[in-house]
Amino acid sequence: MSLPDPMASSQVRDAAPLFAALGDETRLQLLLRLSSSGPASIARLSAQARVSRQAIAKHVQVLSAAGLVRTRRRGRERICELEPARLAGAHQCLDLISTLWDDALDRLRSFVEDDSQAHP
Amino acid sequence: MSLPDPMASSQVRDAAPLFAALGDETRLQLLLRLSSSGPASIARLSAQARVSRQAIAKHVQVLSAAGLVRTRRRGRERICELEPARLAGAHQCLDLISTLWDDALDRLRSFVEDDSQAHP
DNA sequence: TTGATGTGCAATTACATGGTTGCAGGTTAC
DNA sequence: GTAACCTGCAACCATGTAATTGCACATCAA
Repeated sequence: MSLPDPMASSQVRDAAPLFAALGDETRLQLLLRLSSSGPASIARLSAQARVSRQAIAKHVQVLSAAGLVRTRRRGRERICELEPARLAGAHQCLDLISTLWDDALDRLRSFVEDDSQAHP
Repeated sequence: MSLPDPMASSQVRDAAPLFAALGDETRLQLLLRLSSSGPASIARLSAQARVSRQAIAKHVQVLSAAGLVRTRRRGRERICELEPARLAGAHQCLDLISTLWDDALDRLRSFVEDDSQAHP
């Protein structure tokens, strides 16, 4: 039995923190909000959230650290917006996982077939 | 400014725990392992891992709770394998997010264009 | 200038998470 | 039966995380 492909392994290492950043409902809601309504300040984002402004600010920091959003100061506000470059990268990671699993299904299927032929 | 689409909102609520389960390198490695080499017991999985057997067992439990893997007893062993049904669901969630972000990019682009026309 | 607004920092709390060890119990092989 | 093996449970520890509150500082608008 072989170890996992080191290529896929390194891609997976990169993907883990990204998924971790996505693995929170509040953060997903923030991304949804930024997707549907465009850039917004921390205050604006927290106005419609159930948690405090500071909680939102922390979540934005997490998303920013994951490279999913970009922030910039505009006067006294901090404007948050989706990071296009990272979006492409995220998309790529998601596709990788999807493909991986599709392949897994195929292999599983043929494995079962081979197995049933090997042990009739 | 409108609140996020409640339909997408509920899908996002479902997706969060899934991403959370994916947001750990060890668990991604496990999925990779199960994808490339098919079903395996806890002991077999932990033999190639850097952490203890119990750690692996816990990770398997998390993946199982997220519906990503299925486990069954075979004698004294517990066999883990990918859960095909959930794979399809996961794929769907991933596509949703991808599409969402692509749309967001488009909207962002047209928003910028509209904005530059509105304020010449 | 003054007040309202928006943000940042620090401390705190509560809880989840990843990891460990030790031990008991079920299962297989000899 | 006995020994080796696989798993499950429980306790425990360290760390990380989500969220809060309070306060200080910057900025805009009147």
